[in-house]
Amino acid sequence: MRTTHADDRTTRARLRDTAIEVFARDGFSATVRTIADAAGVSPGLVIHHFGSKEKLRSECDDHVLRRTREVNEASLDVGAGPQAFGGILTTLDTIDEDGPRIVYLIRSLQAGGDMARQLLDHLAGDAEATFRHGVVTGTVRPSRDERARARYMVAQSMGALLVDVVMHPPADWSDAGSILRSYVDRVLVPATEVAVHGVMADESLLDTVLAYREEHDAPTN
Amino acid sequence: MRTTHADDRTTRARLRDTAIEVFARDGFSATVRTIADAAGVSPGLVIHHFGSKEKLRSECDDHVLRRTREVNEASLDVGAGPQAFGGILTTLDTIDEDGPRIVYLIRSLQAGGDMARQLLDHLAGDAEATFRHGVVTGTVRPSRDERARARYMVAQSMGALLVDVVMHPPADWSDAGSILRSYVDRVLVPATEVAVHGVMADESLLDTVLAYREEHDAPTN
DNA sequence: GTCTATATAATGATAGAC
DNA sequence: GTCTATCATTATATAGAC
Repeated sequence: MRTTHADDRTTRARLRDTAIEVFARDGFSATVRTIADAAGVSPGLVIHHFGSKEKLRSECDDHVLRRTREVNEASLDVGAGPQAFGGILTTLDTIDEDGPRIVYLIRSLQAGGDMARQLLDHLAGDAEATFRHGVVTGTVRPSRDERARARYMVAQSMGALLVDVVMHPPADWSDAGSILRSYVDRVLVPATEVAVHGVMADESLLDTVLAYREEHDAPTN
Repeated sequence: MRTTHADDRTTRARLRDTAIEVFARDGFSATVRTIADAAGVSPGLVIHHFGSKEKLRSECDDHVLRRTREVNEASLDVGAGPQAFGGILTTLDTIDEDGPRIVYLIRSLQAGGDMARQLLDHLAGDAEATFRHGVVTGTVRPSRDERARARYMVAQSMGALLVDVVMHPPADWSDAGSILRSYVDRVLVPATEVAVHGVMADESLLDTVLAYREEHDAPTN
């Protein structure tokens, strides 16, 4: 923000967007050289603009996170049904314009780190709000611990996507639409079944677990 | 297997076990030097035994996978209740003897690759068998697609663990027991709630999704 | 079997010309 | 702003002595 030349910003932004694409395509072990090649510039220029690879990565993180927050905020009003999939169904509509961003998010979740944690916190907050609203409306079952459930559901749905990607490695990491569509195709029915009915027919299991917890550890409340 | 000296095996095994520990503790980017240091030998010796870092990694994979299959097979008879957690509750009993193996598995799942895929296939097969049995017994609800549900449940439960580790990074990756215990502590109640009752109170959601699928794509059956 | 050099390759980062 | 060297570091892997 302290750069003297006004043209800087445009180049920085272009470089940053290219970096996001390459990170999404090749993973975070992608080299500065690869990014520079993809942008049609020299490796030195990339470092010249961002100081280091780490700072470049950090700027990609910030940008992706910021845009994701914007998009999520905009789509929060829309549908309350598909949130069991972490907003994937909503995402599929706009997938073509910012596919790299979505894949970048997947890779961040997989790689861990601070940015992933912030993203998850954000998603968990949204989920909790949505669930609480659903409980009031009557579409969602109440939970003994709304906060814990929301976090668990986010972990479950995001995690299922991560593991699915391991089970079925995308032939082309550049095609976010294809990745998400094939995932939804595989899980839509079982996920809905489980979300609506659960898996266990024996309801006493819940009592068993609650009793187990009561005696092994002090309850969180 | 074509080594001339009989003593080789002991050293190889010791080196391999050390590598598993270091990979578990530091991740797969751990260097040959670190592994050699941990084993109290020179980096050259490690390469001398395994040919390359990649082959060492491969041997660690094979060993961990083989032992995991053995353990799972042995514990399949025991309890049918906790399988929603991917056998974690069963695992917690023997956690002290082979903690590194468990953490190695987590890191493999996170890193992806062939070994993770084999592991997931194996888990999915076990889960499907357990679920089918549960359906007959009456403890598990039937599904429209048992195979897809089993795979989804494995992805969900393993993935939830992966994401939880990102949300709450372990202070000490060497302490598998602590990692798993804190995870179970966080999710036991919400996971059981969801497994028993599901989340959605509105049962019509399932019909909506099934109808959606009917018109957007040919059913898998 | 094991160690001590050392070769080799890749990568992030710097310096200075243009 | 951008490029062309070039450096410094790090890691795997090799070679040969013991």
